This record gives sequence, structure tokens and C-alpha cells, in this order.
Amino acid sequence: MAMRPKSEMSPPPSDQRDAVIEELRKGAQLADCLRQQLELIPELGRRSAALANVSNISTALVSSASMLESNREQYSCSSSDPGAAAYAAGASGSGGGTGARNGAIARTRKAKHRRGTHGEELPIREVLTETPENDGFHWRKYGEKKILNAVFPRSYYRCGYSDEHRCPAKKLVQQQNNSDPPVFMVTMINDHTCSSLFPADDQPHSSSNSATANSQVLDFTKASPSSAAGVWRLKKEEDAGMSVTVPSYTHDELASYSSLPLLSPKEWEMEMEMKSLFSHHSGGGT
DNA sequence: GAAATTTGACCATT
DNA sequence: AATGGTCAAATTTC
Repeated sequence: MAMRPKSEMSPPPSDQRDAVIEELRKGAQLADCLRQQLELIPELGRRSAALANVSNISTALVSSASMLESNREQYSCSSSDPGAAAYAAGASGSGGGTGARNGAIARTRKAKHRRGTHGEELPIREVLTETPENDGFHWRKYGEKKILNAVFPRSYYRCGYSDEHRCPAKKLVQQQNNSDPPVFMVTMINDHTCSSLFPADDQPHSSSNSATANSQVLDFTKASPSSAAGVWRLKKEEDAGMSVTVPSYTHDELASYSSLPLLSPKEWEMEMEMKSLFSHHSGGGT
């Protein structure tokens, strides 16, 4: 909803932008180191909560770097530098080489012109990320399509509450390459309206705890067992004997282990409010 | 049994 | 006509 005057912002010089990207990448690497250190925490509760937080930090950093790279792609596209665009789109050439590069560029351009049923321009946001599943929303897959000149199929998700709350948010996820970890192009279409509905009215049929009532949970732990991008990383790191970026604990478990878990800022505020309310009454029920 | 995913068919757009 | 996006029945998983 909030229309940021992004288009009015002049791009930083590319040197500076590259430096920022570099710093963000370093931050992500450091977060990874930190994660390894956190593995050593003996207490399961603290460890898993800390791991989850580090994972979020890492995701935020990688996403930010990707966004900057996307911007670079836009600017360099307009100034005729397809090489940079291909780089920004994650086309590292590892995917089989059957014209994936061209596909990535063409697709990116096309996504900018996506339209709704009435021909109106839809709000589109494209992000390159290694963790397409880790955006805190509940998505439901409704299709998958092999895309021309693309090595990997594109997956189509809609908000898990698109029915209940008429939330128009959709998300297209397409793996860009086969690197380790793989990079995914995530195209977000429309904003979530469901998230603004949750604080107002609890879902009547939901179980009584607030974490499930608010749907912005990382429930990709139970996502598709075969091809959903969300599980890719889990499976892979499991194979490698590593511990997991997004641990396979449920949101509730994490929430009970620690008070610092996977809440969106909005949820976090609510939780805090709830807690202060309860501490006001502190044991004085009715 | 319910819920989520898969997958081929169908539809709209270019 | 080709391609991308969505639907919906079948299948799978919990």
C-alpha cells in the first residue's frame, strides 16, 4: 500500500552500490559463521531460537543485496548492459546453458508489465533470494509451469488465506541456477491484505494460541515433500549433515522455547502488548 | 479424512 | 500459434 517514492530516488553510484552489496554479503557470511557457533549452545530451546533469528538476519541481508542487484539490473538494462542484467538475474551459466540467460532477461522485463483482470497494473516486486520460503507468510501452491528457455520450472503460489480473507497476494518462484545454495527469483504480486486483518479479529476456528491465530508463520516446514522450494534447503543440508537454516520446529515450539521467535514486527508488538496486559493482571484472573 | 501438492487441461494474452 | 497463468481432479502426506 505504502507507495514509496522509490522511482524518485536517484541510484547510488554503482561503485557505492557494489560496496553495499559486498557488505551485505559479508554480513550474511558472518551470520553463517555465527550460526555455526550457535550450534554449540547445549540448550535446545535457546539454540533453536537463536538459530531462527540468525536465519532471519541472514535472509534479510541476502534479500537486501538481491534487491540492490535488481536495481542495478534495471539501471543497467536501460543503459544497455545485458551482462550485468544476466548477473543480477542469477544466470551463472551453470544451469545447462540452453539459453537460460536470454530467458532470464526477457522474463524480468515482462514481469514489470503484469496486469490484473481489468488491465490495471499490478504491484510487482522481484527479489532474488536463496530462501524463497522464508518470508513469513503462509503460501499455497496452485501451479507449476515449465517456462520457455528456463532450466527450472516456475512455481505459482497464492496466499494461504486468499479464500478466507480474499487476500490477493501471489508469489512466483523460479530457481535461477544450480549453485550452492541455489538462487531463486521470487516475484511478489499484490500486497497481503490478510496481515492487516489478523490483528482486528481472531479467527474463530483457530486453536487458542496467538501464534497460530496469526498466520504469518513459517510453516514451510510442512511444505511439499518433493519439489517445493521451501524444502530444498532443508533436505540438502540434512544430506550434508549440517544443521538447518530454518529448523524444523514448529512456530509454536519455538515460541515456547523462547520469547524471541519468528514474529513479524506487527506480531511482535501484539505479543508485547499481550504480555504487558497479562503482567498488569499478574495472577489476578477476574 | 483433511489438507496440501502435483499435473495436465484449459483459457487469456501477446 | 505460442506462451504464461490458473483451474481442478488425482494423488500424496500427515
